[in-house]
Amino acid sequence: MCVPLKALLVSLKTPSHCTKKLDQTLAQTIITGLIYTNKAWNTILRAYSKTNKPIQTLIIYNHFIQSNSIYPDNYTYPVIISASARLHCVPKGKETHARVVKVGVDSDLYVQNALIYFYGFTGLLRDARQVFDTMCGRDVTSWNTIIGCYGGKTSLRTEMMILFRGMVCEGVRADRITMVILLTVCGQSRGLEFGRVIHGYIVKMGMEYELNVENALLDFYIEMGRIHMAREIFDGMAEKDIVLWNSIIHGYVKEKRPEEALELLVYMENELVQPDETTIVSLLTACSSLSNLKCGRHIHRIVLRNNIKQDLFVQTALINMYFKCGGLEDAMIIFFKMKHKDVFTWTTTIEGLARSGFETKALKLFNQMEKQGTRPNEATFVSTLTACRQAGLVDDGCRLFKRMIEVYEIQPSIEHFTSLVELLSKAGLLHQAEEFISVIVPQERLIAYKTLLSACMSYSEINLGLKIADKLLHLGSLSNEVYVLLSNFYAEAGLWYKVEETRKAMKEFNMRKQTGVSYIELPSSRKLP
DNA sequence: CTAGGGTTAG
Repeated sequence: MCVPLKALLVSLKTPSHCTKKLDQTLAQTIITGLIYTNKAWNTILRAYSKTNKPIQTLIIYNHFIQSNSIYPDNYTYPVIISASARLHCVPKGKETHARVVKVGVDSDLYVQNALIYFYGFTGLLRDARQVFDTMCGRDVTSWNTIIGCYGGKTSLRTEMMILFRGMVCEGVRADRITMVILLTVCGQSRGLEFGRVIHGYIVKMGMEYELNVENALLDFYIEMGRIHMAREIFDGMAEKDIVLWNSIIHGYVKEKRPEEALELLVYMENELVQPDETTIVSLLTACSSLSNLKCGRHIHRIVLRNNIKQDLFVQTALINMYFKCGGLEDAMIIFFKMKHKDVFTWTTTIEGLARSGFETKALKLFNQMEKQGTRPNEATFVSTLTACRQAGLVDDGCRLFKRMIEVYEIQPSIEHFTSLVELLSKAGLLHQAEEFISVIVPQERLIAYKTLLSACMSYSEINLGLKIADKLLHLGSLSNEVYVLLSNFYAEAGLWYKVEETRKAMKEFNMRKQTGVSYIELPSSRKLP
Protein backbone atom coordinates (compact mmCIF):
# COMPACT_ATOMS: atom_id res chain seq x y z
CA MET A 1 0.00 0.00 0.00
CA CYS A 2 1.32 3.41 -0.94
CA VAL A 3 2.16 6.03 1.63
CA PRO A 4 -0.69 8.56 1.07
CA LEU A 5 -3.19 5.75 1.33
CA LYS A 6 -1.79 4.65 4.65
CA ALA A 7 -1.97 8.19 5.96
CA LEU A 8 -5.54 8.32 4.78
CA LEU A 9 -6.46 5.18 6.65
CA VAL A 10 -4.86 6.46 9.81
CA SER A 11 -6.89 9.64 9.58
CA LEU A 12 -10.03 7.63 8.91
CA LYS A 13 -9.63 5.96 12.27
CA THR A 14 -9.43 9.29 14.06
CA PRO A 15 -12.65 10.91 15.25
CA SER A 16 -14.76 12.86 12.81
CA HIS A 17 -13.67 16.37 13.79
CA CYS A 18 -11.20 16.57 10.95
CA THR A 19 -13.41 15.32 8.16
CA LYS A 20 -12.71 18.23 5.86
CA LYS A 21 -9.03 17.54 5.86
CA LEU A 22 -9.73 13.88 5.38
CA ASP A 23 -11.90 14.43 2.34
CA GLN A 24 -9.21 16.60 0.75
CA THR A 25 -6.58 13.97 1.30
CA LEU A 26 -8.86 11.42 -0.21
CA ALA A 27 -9.69 13.58 -3.22
CA GLN A 28 -6.00 14.12 -3.85
CA THR A 29 -5.26 10.46 -3.57
CA ILE A 30 -7.96 9.67 -6.06
CA ILE A 31 -6.97 12.42 -8.51
CA THR A 32 -3.31 11.48 -8.48
CA GLY A 33 -4.38 7.96 -9.39
CA LEU A 34 -2.59 6.30 -6.53
CA ILE A 35 -5.22 3.66 -5.92
CA TYR A 36 -4.42 0.91 -8.33
CA THR A 37 -5.88 -2.26 -6.87
CA ASN A 38 -9.52 -3.02 -6.15
CA LYS A 39 -8.40 -4.25 -2.76
CA ALA A 40 -7.24 -0.72 -1.93
CA TRP A 41 -10.54 0.72 -3.14
CA ASN A 42 -12.40 -1.75 -0.98
CA THR A 43 -10.35 -0.79 2.05
CA ILE A 44 -11.25 2.86 1.58
CA LEU A 45 -14.91 2.09 0.99
CA ARG A 46 -15.08 -0.09 4.09
CA ALA A 47 -13.43 2.57 6.21
CA TYR A 48 -15.89 5.14 4.91
CA SER A 49 -18.95 3.03 5.42
CA LYS A 50 -17.91 2.66 9.05
CA THR A 51 -17.80 6.43 9.58
CA ASN A 52 -21.53 6.51 8.92
CA LYS A 53 -21.26 8.57 5.78
CA PRO A 54 -23.09 6.56 3.15
CA ILE A 55 -23.14 9.41 0.65
CA GLN A 56 -19.35 9.65 0.71
CA THR A 57 -19.16 5.91 0.25
CA LEU A 58 -21.21 6.13 -2.91
CA ILE A 59 -19.17 9.07 -4.25
CA ILE A 60 -15.97 7.11 -3.80
CA TYR A 61 -17.62 4.13 -5.45
CA ASN A 62 -18.39 6.30 -8.48
CA HIS A 63 -14.71 7.20 -8.77
CA PHE A 64 -13.89 3.53 -8.45
CA ILE A 65 -16.08 2.40 -11.36
CA GLN A 66 -14.70 5.19 -13.53
CA SER A 67 -11.14 4.03 -13.08
CA ASN A 68 -9.65 1.94 -15.87
CA SER A 69 -8.98 -1.77 -15.75
CA ILE A 70 -9.86 -2.32 -12.05
CA TYR A 71 -13.34 -3.47 -11.18
CA PRO A 72 -15.48 -3.84 -8.08
CA ASP A 73 -15.78 -7.38 -6.77
CA ASN A 74 -17.81 -9.40 -4.30
CA TYR A 75 -16.12 -7.51 -1.45
CA THR A 76 -17.19 -4.16 -2.86
CA TYR A 77 -20.90 -4.74 -3.38
CA PRO A 78 -22.02 -5.46 0.18
CA VAL A 79 -20.62 -2.07 1.25
CA ILE A 80 -22.37 -0.29 -1.61
CA ILE A 81 -25.67 -2.07 -1.03
CA SER A 82 -25.54 -1.28 2.67
CA ALA A 83 -24.74 2.38 1.95
CA SER A 84 -27.72 2.55 -0.45
CA ALA A 85 -29.91 1.14 2.29
CA ARG A 86 -28.79 3.65 4.90
CA LEU A 87 -29.38 6.45 2.39
CA HIS A 88 -32.83 5.01 1.65
CA CYS A 89 -31.74 5.18 -1.94
CA VAL A 90 -33.85 2.47 -3.53
CA PRO A 91 -32.78 3.06 -7.15
CA LYS A 92 -29.10 2.75 -6.27
CA GLY A 93 -29.70 -0.46 -4.35
CA LYS A 94 -31.75 -1.97 -7.15
CA GLU A 95 -29.20 -0.90 -9.71
CA THR A 96 -26.48 -2.58 -7.68
CA HIS A 97 -28.63 -5.68 -7.34
CA ALA A 98 -28.89 -5.80 -11.15
CA ARG A 99 -25.16 -5.33 -11.43
CA VAL A 100 -24.27 -8.17 -9.07
CA VAL A 101 -26.49 -10.45 -11.15
CA LYS A 102 -24.78 -9.26 -14.32
CA VAL A 103 -21.26 -9.82 -13.04
CA GLY A 104 -22.28 -13.10 -11.46
CA VAL A 105 -21.65 -12.50 -7.76
CA ASP A 106 -25.32 -12.65 -6.80
CA SER A 107 -24.87 -16.01 -5.13
CA ASP A 108 -22.22 -14.65 -2.76
CA LEU A 109 -23.40 -14.98 0.82
CA TYR A 110 -22.27 -11.52 1.87
CA VAL A 111 -23.89 -9.92 -1.16
CA GLN A 112 -27.15 -11.73 -0.47
CA ASN A 113 -27.17 -10.78 3.18
CA ALA A 114 -26.55 -7.17 2.27
CA LEU A 115 -29.45 -7.33 -0.19
CA ILE A 116 -31.80 -8.69 2.48
CA TYR A 117 -30.77 -5.82 4.70
CA PHE A 118 -31.24 -3.29 1.91
CA TYR A 119 -34.74 -4.44 0.99
CA GLY A 120 -35.81 -4.81 4.58
CA PHE A 121 -34.45 -1.44 5.61
CA THR A 122 -36.17 0.35 2.74
CA GLY A 123 -39.48 -1.32 3.56
CA LEU A 124 -39.50 -3.67 0.58
CA LEU A 125 -40.19 -6.66 2.74
CA ARG A 126 -41.35 -8.93 -0.07
CA ASP A 127 -38.13 -8.40 -2.01
CA ALA A 128 -36.12 -9.05 1.14
CA ARG A 129 -38.05 -12.23 1.67
CA GLN A 130 -37.51 -13.32 -1.91
CA VAL A 131 -33.74 -12.99 -1.63
CA PHE A 132 -33.87 -14.86 1.67
CA ASP A 133 -36.13 -17.65 0.41
CA THR A 134 -34.21 -18.31 -2.78
CA MET A 135 -30.71 -18.33 -1.36
CA CYS A 136 -28.98 -21.51 -0.40
CA GLY A 137 -26.64 -21.79 2.52
CA ARG A 138 -28.17 -19.20 4.80
CA ASP A 139 -26.02 -18.39 7.78
CA VAL A 140 -26.90 -16.86 11.12
CA THR A 141 -26.53 -13.35 9.69
CA SER A 142 -29.08 -14.12 6.98
CA TRP A 143 -31.53 -15.19 9.67
CA ASN A 144 -30.76 -12.25 11.91
CA THR A 145 -31.20 -9.83 9.07
CA ILE A 146 -34.54 -11.19 7.89
CA ILE A 147 -35.80 -11.43 11.48
CA GLY A 148 -34.70 -7.84 12.01
CA CYS A 149 -36.65 -6.81 8.89
CA TYR A 150 -39.85 -8.16 10.40
CA GLY A 151 -39.20 -6.33 13.61
CA GLY A 152 -38.93 -2.97 11.91
CA LYS A 153 -41.67 -0.39 11.57
CA THR A 154 -44.40 -2.89 10.92
CA SER A 155 -43.32 -5.16 13.77
CA LEU A 156 -44.79 -8.39 12.48
CA ARG A 157 -44.06 -10.24 15.67
CA THR A 158 -45.86 -13.43 14.71
CA GLU A 159 -43.94 -13.59 11.44
CA MET A 160 -40.76 -13.05 13.40
CA MET A 161 -41.59 -15.84 15.78
CA ILE A 162 -42.26 -18.23 12.90
CA LEU A 163 -38.91 -17.28 11.38
CA PHE A 164 -37.15 -17.86 14.68
CA ARG A 165 -38.72 -21.32 14.94
CA GLY A 166 -37.63 -22.01 11.35
CA MET A 167 -34.12 -21.03 12.27
CA VAL A 168 -34.03 -23.38 15.23
CA CYS A 169 -35.55 -26.19 13.12
CA GLU A 170 -32.89 -25.77 10.43
CA GLY A 171 -30.30 -26.25 13.12
CA VAL A 172 -28.88 -22.74 12.85
CA ARG A 173 -27.67 -21.72 16.26
CA ALA A 174 -29.02 -18.33 17.19
CA ASP A 175 -26.38 -15.98 18.50
CA ARG A 176 -26.44 -13.03 20.87
CA ILE A 177 -27.46 -10.67 18.09
CA THR A 178 -30.52 -12.81 17.34
CA MET A 179 -31.46 -12.55 21.00
CA VAL A 180 -30.99 -8.79 21.09
CA ILE A 181 -33.11 -8.25 17.96
CA LEU A 182 -35.92 -10.50 19.20
CA LEU A 183 -35.98 -9.04 22.70
CA THR A 184 -35.94 -5.46 21.46
CA VAL A 185 -38.92 -6.08 19.21
CA CYS A 186 -40.76 -7.91 21.99
CA GLY A 187 -40.18 -4.96 24.29
CA GLN A 188 -41.43 -2.47 21.74
CA SER A 189 -44.49 -4.46 20.72
CA ARG A 190 -45.55 -5.69 24.18
CA GLY A 191 -44.81 -9.31 23.42
CA LEU A 192 -44.41 -10.59 26.94
CA GLU A 193 -45.09 -14.25 26.19
CA PHE A 194 -42.71 -14.45 23.25
CA GLY A 195 -40.08 -12.58 25.21
CA ARG A 196 -40.29 -15.16 27.94
CA VAL A 197 -39.76 -17.90 25.35
CA ILE A 198 -36.61 -16.08 24.26
CA HIS A 199 -35.51 -15.81 27.88
CA GLY A 200 -35.87 -19.59 28.14
CA TYR A 201 -33.82 -20.09 25.00
CA ILE A 202 -31.08 -17.85 26.36
CA VAL A 203 -30.85 -19.92 29.54
CA LYS A 204 -30.93 -23.17 27.60
CA MET A 205 -28.17 -22.11 25.24
CA GLY A 206 -26.02 -20.78 28.04
CA MET A 207 -26.09 -17.22 26.82
CA GLU A 208 -26.80 -15.82 30.25
CA TYR A 209 -24.12 -13.59 31.71
CA GLU A 210 -23.33 -12.26 28.27
CA LEU A 211 -23.59 -8.56 28.83
CA ASN A 212 -25.27 -7.66 25.55
CA VAL A 213 -27.88 -10.36 25.86
CA GLU A 214 -28.61 -9.68 29.49
CA ASN A 215 -28.88 -6.00 28.84
CA ALA A 216 -31.45 -6.58 26.11
CA LEU A 217 -33.31 -8.91 28.46
CA LEU A 218 -33.26 -6.32 31.21
CA ASP A 219 -34.55 -3.66 28.84
CA PHE A 220 -37.25 -6.01 27.69
CA TYR A 221 -38.55 -6.58 31.23
CA ILE A 222 -38.34 -2.85 31.94
CA GLU A 223 -40.36 -2.11 28.80
CA MET A 224 -42.94 -4.61 29.99
CA GLY A 225 -43.11 -2.91 33.37
CA ARG A 226 -41.52 -5.89 35.14
CA ILE A 227 -38.95 -3.91 37.10
CA HIS A 228 -38.70 -6.61 39.74
CA MET A 229 -37.62 -9.16 37.15
CA ALA A 230 -35.19 -6.65 35.69
CA ARG A 231 -33.69 -6.08 39.12
CA GLU A 232 -33.29 -9.79 39.67
CA ILE A 233 -31.32 -10.08 36.45
CA PHE A 234 -29.31 -7.01 37.36
CA ASP A 235 -28.39 -8.35 40.79
CA GLY A 236 -27.43 -11.68 39.28
CA MET A 237 -24.84 -10.19 36.97
CA ALA A 238 -21.31 -10.67 38.26
CA GLU A 239 -19.92 -8.03 35.95
CA LYS A 240 -21.94 -4.93 35.28
CA ASP A 241 -21.10 -2.44 32.59
CA ILE A 242 -22.32 1.14 32.44
CA VAL A 243 -25.14 0.28 30.03
CA LEU A 244 -26.54 -2.22 32.52
CA TRP A 245 -26.44 0.38 35.29
CA ASN A 246 -28.08 2.92 33.02
CA SER A 247 -30.83 0.53 32.05
CA ILE A 248 -31.83 -0.36 35.59
CA ILE A 249 -31.69 3.26 36.70
CA HIS A 250 -33.84 4.25 33.74
CA GLY A 251 -36.18 1.40 34.68
CA TYR A 252 -36.86 2.86 38.10
CA VAL A 253 -37.35 6.34 36.66
CA LYS A 254 -39.79 4.93 34.11
CA GLU A 255 -41.71 3.13 36.86
CA LYS A 256 -41.98 6.40 38.76
CA ARG A 257 -39.73 5.15 41.56
CA PRO A 258 -37.16 7.95 41.53
CA GLU A 259 -35.87 7.29 45.06
CA GLU A 260 -34.68 3.86 44.06
CA ALA A 261 -33.03 5.26 40.94
CA LEU A 262 -31.07 7.71 43.10
CA GLU A 263 -30.28 4.99 45.59
CA LEU A 264 -28.60 3.07 42.76
CA LEU A 265 -26.26 6.00 42.24
CA VAL A 266 -24.91 5.38 45.73
CA TYR A 267 -24.34 1.70 44.95
CA MET A 268 -22.71 2.67 41.72
CA GLU A 269 -20.32 5.01 43.46
CA ASN A 270 -19.55 2.32 46.04
CA GLU A 271 -18.56 -0.02 43.24
CA LEU A 272 -16.42 2.77 41.74
CA VAL A 273 -18.42 2.89 38.52
CA GLN A 274 -18.41 6.36 36.95
CA PRO A 275 -21.77 7.64 35.73
CA ASP A 276 -21.86 8.77 32.10
CA GLU A 277 -24.13 11.15 30.15
CA THR A 278 -26.97 8.67 30.00
CA THR A 279 -26.84 7.96 33.73
CA ILE A 280 -26.93 11.67 34.43
CA VAL A 281 -29.96 12.25 32.22
CA SER A 282 -31.93 9.53 34.02
CA LEU A 283 -30.85 10.75 37.44
CA LEU A 284 -31.82 14.32 36.57
CA THR A 285 -35.23 13.07 35.49
CA ALA A 286 -35.53 11.35 38.86
CA CYS A 287 -34.75 14.63 40.66
CA SER A 288 -37.26 16.44 38.47
CA SER A 289 -40.09 14.11 39.37
CA LEU A 290 -39.20 14.49 43.06
CA SER A 291 -38.91 18.28 42.73
CA ASN A 292 -35.79 17.86 44.80
CA LEU A 293 -33.54 20.79 44.02
CA LYS A 294 -30.84 19.77 46.50
CA CYS A 295 -30.55 16.43 44.83
CA GLY A 296 -30.59 17.98 41.37
CA ARG A 297 -27.75 20.29 42.28
CA HIS A 298 -25.82 17.32 43.58
CA ILE A 299 -26.16 15.60 40.21
CA HIS A 300 -25.14 18.83 38.48
CA ARG A 301 -22.01 18.92 40.63
CA ILE A 302 -21.19 15.35 39.62
CA VAL A 303 -21.35 16.47 35.99
CA LEU A 304 -18.87 19.26 36.69
CA ARG A 305 -16.62 17.24 38.98
CA ASN A 306 -16.37 14.22 36.69
CA ASN A 307 -16.01 16.28 33.53
CA ILE A 308 -19.06 14.64 32.03
CA LYS A 309 -19.71 15.97 28.58
CA GLN A 310 -22.55 18.46 28.63
CA ASP A 311 -24.21 17.35 25.42
CA LEU A 312 -27.69 18.30 24.26
CA PHE A 313 -29.28 15.54 26.32
CA VAL A 314 -27.52 16.50 29.54
CA GLN A 315 -28.11 20.21 29.08
CA THR A 316 -31.78 19.74 28.30
CA ALA A 317 -32.20 17.43 31.26
CA LEU A 318 -30.51 20.03 33.46
CA ILE A 319 -32.85 22.76 32.24
CA ASN A 320 -35.83 20.50 32.82
CA MET A 321 -34.60 19.61 36.31
CA TYR A 322 -34.06 23.23 37.34
CA PHE A 323 -37.51 24.21 36.12
CA LYS A 324 -39.25 21.33 37.85
CA CYS A 325 -37.36 22.00 41.07
CA GLY A 326 -37.96 25.73 41.10
CA GLY A 327 -34.47 26.78 40.03
CA LEU A 328 -35.74 29.01 37.26
CA GLU A 329 -32.67 31.20 37.03
CA ASP A 330 -30.27 28.30 36.79
CA ALA A 331 -32.41 26.83 34.03
CA MET A 332 -32.30 30.04 32.02
CA ILE A 333 -28.55 30.48 32.52
CA ILE A 334 -27.95 27.07 30.97
CA PHE A 335 -30.42 27.78 28.20
CA PHE A 336 -28.79 31.06 27.19
CA LYS A 337 -25.31 29.60 27.36
CA MET A 338 -26.19 26.86 24.90
CA LYS A 339 -24.87 27.50 21.42
CA HIS A 340 -26.69 24.66 19.79
CA LYS A 341 -30.32 23.99 20.73
CA ASP A 342 -32.70 21.44 19.30
CA VAL A 343 -36.47 21.11 19.46
CA PHE A 344 -36.29 19.35 22.84
CA THR A 345 -34.26 22.15 24.39
CA TRP A 346 -36.72 24.76 23.17
CA THR A 347 -39.75 22.76 24.20
CA THR A 348 -38.43 22.06 27.69
CA THR A 349 -37.70 25.74 28.22
CA ILE A 350 -41.03 26.91 26.79
CA GLU A 351 -42.85 24.43 29.00
CA GLY A 352 -40.79 25.42 32.03
CA LEU A 353 -41.51 29.10 31.58
CA ALA A 354 -45.20 28.46 30.99
CA ARG A 355 -45.45 26.35 34.13
CA SER A 356 -43.64 28.98 36.15
CA GLY A 357 -46.14 31.64 35.16
CA PHE A 358 -44.06 33.38 32.49
CA GLU A 359 -46.50 32.68 29.69
CA THR A 360 -45.69 35.70 27.54
CA LYS A 361 -41.99 34.94 27.81
CA ALA A 362 -42.72 31.37 26.77
CA LEU A 363 -44.53 32.54 23.65
CA LYS A 364 -41.70 34.93 22.82
CA LEU A 365 -39.34 32.02 23.00
CA PHE A 366 -41.56 30.09 20.63
CA ASN A 367 -41.27 32.91 18.10
CA GLN A 368 -37.50 32.93 18.51
CA MET A 369 -37.44 29.22 17.96
CA GLU A 370 -39.33 29.55 14.69
CA LYS A 371 -37.11 32.42 13.55
CA GLN A 372 -34.08 30.34 14.32
CA GLY A 373 -35.39 27.65 12.01
CA THR A 374 -36.17 24.90 14.51
CA ARG A 375 -39.30 23.03 13.58
CA PRO A 376 -41.69 22.71 16.54
CA ASN A 377 -43.30 19.34 17.19
CA GLU A 378 -46.43 18.07 18.91
CA ALA A 379 -45.03 18.60 22.40
CA THR A 380 -43.92 22.14 21.58
CA PHE A 381 -47.51 23.01 20.79
CA VAL A 382 -48.74 21.34 23.97
CA SER A 383 -46.44 23.71 25.88
CA THR A 384 -47.38 26.84 23.94
CA LEU A 385 -51.08 26.08 24.20
CA THR A 386 -50.63 25.54 27.93
CA ALA A 387 -49.09 28.99 28.12
CA CYS A 388 -52.04 30.52 26.25
CA ARG A 389 -54.54 28.61 28.34
CA GLN A 390 -53.01 29.73 31.62
CA ALA A 391 -52.73 33.37 30.63
CA GLY A 392 -56.09 33.41 28.87
CA LEU A 393 -54.50 34.41 25.56
CA VAL A 394 -57.35 33.37 23.30
CA ASP A 395 -56.14 34.98 20.08
CA ASP A 396 -52.63 33.60 20.43
CA GLY A 397 -53.97 30.17 21.30
CA CYS A 398 -56.24 30.00 18.27
CA ARG A 399 -53.55 31.35 15.99
CA LEU A 400 -51.03 28.76 17.20
CA PHE A 401 -53.54 25.95 16.95
CA LYS A 402 -54.22 26.91 13.36
CA ARG A 403 -50.53 27.30 12.63
CA MET A 404 -49.80 23.86 14.03
CA ILE A 405 -52.25 22.25 11.62
CA GLU A 406 -51.76 24.38 8.55
CA VAL A 407 -48.07 25.22 8.58
CA TYR A 408 -46.58 22.25 10.39
CA GLU A 409 -49.18 19.68 9.40
CA ILE A 410 -49.35 18.27 12.91
CA GLN A 411 -52.50 16.35 13.76
CA PRO A 412 -53.86 17.84 16.98
CA SER A 413 -53.89 15.35 19.85
CA ILE A 414 -56.32 15.06 22.76
CA GLU A 415 -54.04 17.28 24.79
CA HIS A 416 -54.14 20.05 22.18
CA PHE A 417 -57.91 19.89 21.90
CA THR A 418 -58.39 19.80 25.65
CA SER A 419 -56.13 22.80 26.07
CA LEU A 420 -58.02 24.74 23.45
CA VAL A 421 -61.40 23.82 24.94
CA GLU A 422 -60.21 25.02 28.32
CA LEU A 423 -58.86 28.24 26.83
CA LEU A 424 -62.14 28.99 25.04
CA SER A 425 -64.26 27.95 28.02
CA LYS A 426 -62.45 30.15 30.47
CA ALA A 427 -62.72 33.08 28.08
CA GLY A 428 -66.47 32.54 27.95
CA LEU A 429 -66.48 31.38 24.33
CA LEU A 430 -68.56 28.42 25.36
CA HIS A 431 -70.21 27.56 22.08
CA GLN A 432 -66.90 27.60 20.25
CA ALA A 433 -65.52 25.33 22.95
CA GLU A 434 -68.43 22.97 22.42
CA GLU A 435 -67.72 22.83 18.70
CA PHE A 436 -64.17 21.76 19.38
CA ILE A 437 -65.29 18.97 21.69
CA SER A 438 -67.27 17.44 18.85
CA VAL A 439 -63.98 16.89 16.98
CA ILE A 440 -62.49 14.87 19.86
CA VAL A 441 -63.11 11.14 19.72
CA PRO A 442 -66.03 10.32 22.08
CA GLN A 443 -64.06 8.18 24.52
CA GLU A 444 -61.63 11.04 25.19
CA ARG A 445 -64.15 13.81 25.80
CA LEU A 446 -64.47 13.56 29.57
CA ILE A 447 -61.94 16.23 30.58
CA ALA A 448 -63.20 18.66 27.96
CA TYR A 449 -66.82 18.21 29.10
CA LYS A 450 -65.80 18.76 32.70
CA THR A 451 -63.96 21.95 31.80
CA LEU A 452 -66.85 23.25 29.75
CA LEU A 453 -69.43 22.44 32.41
CA SER A 454 -67.43 24.32 35.04
CA ALA A 455 -67.23 27.26 32.65
CA CYS A 456 -70.97 27.10 32.06
CA MET A 457 -71.39 27.42 35.81
CA SER A 458 -69.18 30.46 36.12
CA TYR A 459 -70.79 32.14 33.10
CA SER A 460 -74.32 31.05 34.17
CA GLU A 461 -74.91 29.42 30.79
CA ILE A 462 -77.58 27.09 32.09
CA ASN A 463 -78.95 25.83 28.78
CA LEU A 464 -75.62 24.80 27.35
CA GLY A 465 -74.67 23.45 30.77
CA LEU A 466 -77.71 21.17 30.78
CA LYS A 467 -76.76 19.85 27.37
CA ILE A 468 -73.20 19.14 28.50
CA ALA A 469 -74.36 17.58 31.77
CA ASP A 470 -76.52 15.23 29.74
CA LYS A 471 -73.58 14.28 27.57
CA LEU A 472 -71.48 13.65 30.65
CA LEU A 473 -74.12 11.36 32.11
CA HIS A 474 -74.25 9.45 28.84
CA LEU A 475 -70.54 8.72 29.07
CA GLY A 476 -71.32 6.44 32.01
CA SER A 477 -69.09 5.06 34.78
CA LEU A 478 -68.30 8.52 36.08
CA SER A 479 -66.00 9.24 38.96
CA ASN A 480 -67.02 10.67 42.28
CA GLU A 481 -65.57 14.00 41.30
CA VAL A 482 -67.72 14.27 38.18
CA TYR A 483 -70.89 13.53 40.16
CA VAL A 484 -69.98 16.27 42.58
CA LEU A 485 -69.46 18.65 39.68
CA LEU A 486 -72.83 17.66 38.21
CA SER A 487 -74.73 18.09 41.42
CA ASN A 488 -73.07 21.45 42.02
CA PHE A 489 -74.12 22.52 38.57
CA TYR A 490 -77.74 21.44 39.08
CA ALA A 491 -77.77 23.23 42.41
CA GLU A 492 -76.50 26.38 40.72
CA ALA A 493 -79.26 26.05 38.14
CA GLY A 494 -81.80 25.56 40.93
CA LEU A 495 -82.82 22.16 39.60
CA TRP A 496 -83.09 20.49 42.98
CA TYR A 497 -84.74 17.34 41.72
CA LYS A 498 -81.74 16.87 39.40
CA VAL A 499 -79.42 17.31 42.37
CA GLU A 500 -81.34 14.57 44.11
CA GLU A 501 -81.13 12.33 41.04
CA THR A 502 -77.42 12.83 40.77
CA ARG A 503 -76.85 11.99 44.40
CA LYS A 504 -78.90 8.85 43.96
CA ALA A 505 -76.90 7.85 40.92
CA MET A 506 -73.80 8.47 42.91
CA LYS A 507 -75.01 6.24 45.71
CA GLU A 508 -75.80 3.55 43.19
CA PHE A 509 -72.15 3.58 42.21
CA ASN A 510 -71.47 3.13 45.88
CA MET A 511 -69.67 6.36 46.24
CA ARG A 512 -69.79 9.03 48.82
CA LYS A 513 -68.97 12.62 48.56
CA GLN A 514 -65.54 12.91 50.07
CA THR A 515 -64.24 15.72 52.14
CA GLY A 516 -61.78 17.76 50.15
CA VAL A 517 -58.25 16.58 50.76
CA SER A 518 -55.09 17.76 49.19
CA TYR A 519 -51.66 16.31 49.55
CA ILE A 520 -48.41 18.15 49.82
CA GLU A 521 -44.97 16.71 49.60
CA LEU A 522 -42.87 17.02 52.75
CA PRO A 523 -39.09 17.02 52.50
CA SER A 524 -38.07 13.38 52.44
CA SER A 525 -36.64 12.12 55.68
CA ARG A 526 -34.88 9.45 53.73
CA LYS A 527 -31.27 10.22 53.10
CA LEU A 528 -30.69 11.04 49.50
CA PRO A 529 -27.31 11.77 47.94
C1' DC B 1 -10.97 -7.00 3.33
C1' DT B 2 -17.34 -7.49 2.95
C1' DA B 3 -23.36 -8.10 5.84
C1' DG B 4 -26.74 -7.80 11.03
C1' DG B 5 -28.29 -5.46 17.21
C1' DG B 6 -28.51 -2.28 21.93
C1' DT B 7 -29.50 2.46 26.87
C1' DT B 8 -30.93 8.53 27.56
C1' DA B 9 -34.30 14.25 27.19
C1' DG B 10 -40.06 17.16 25.89
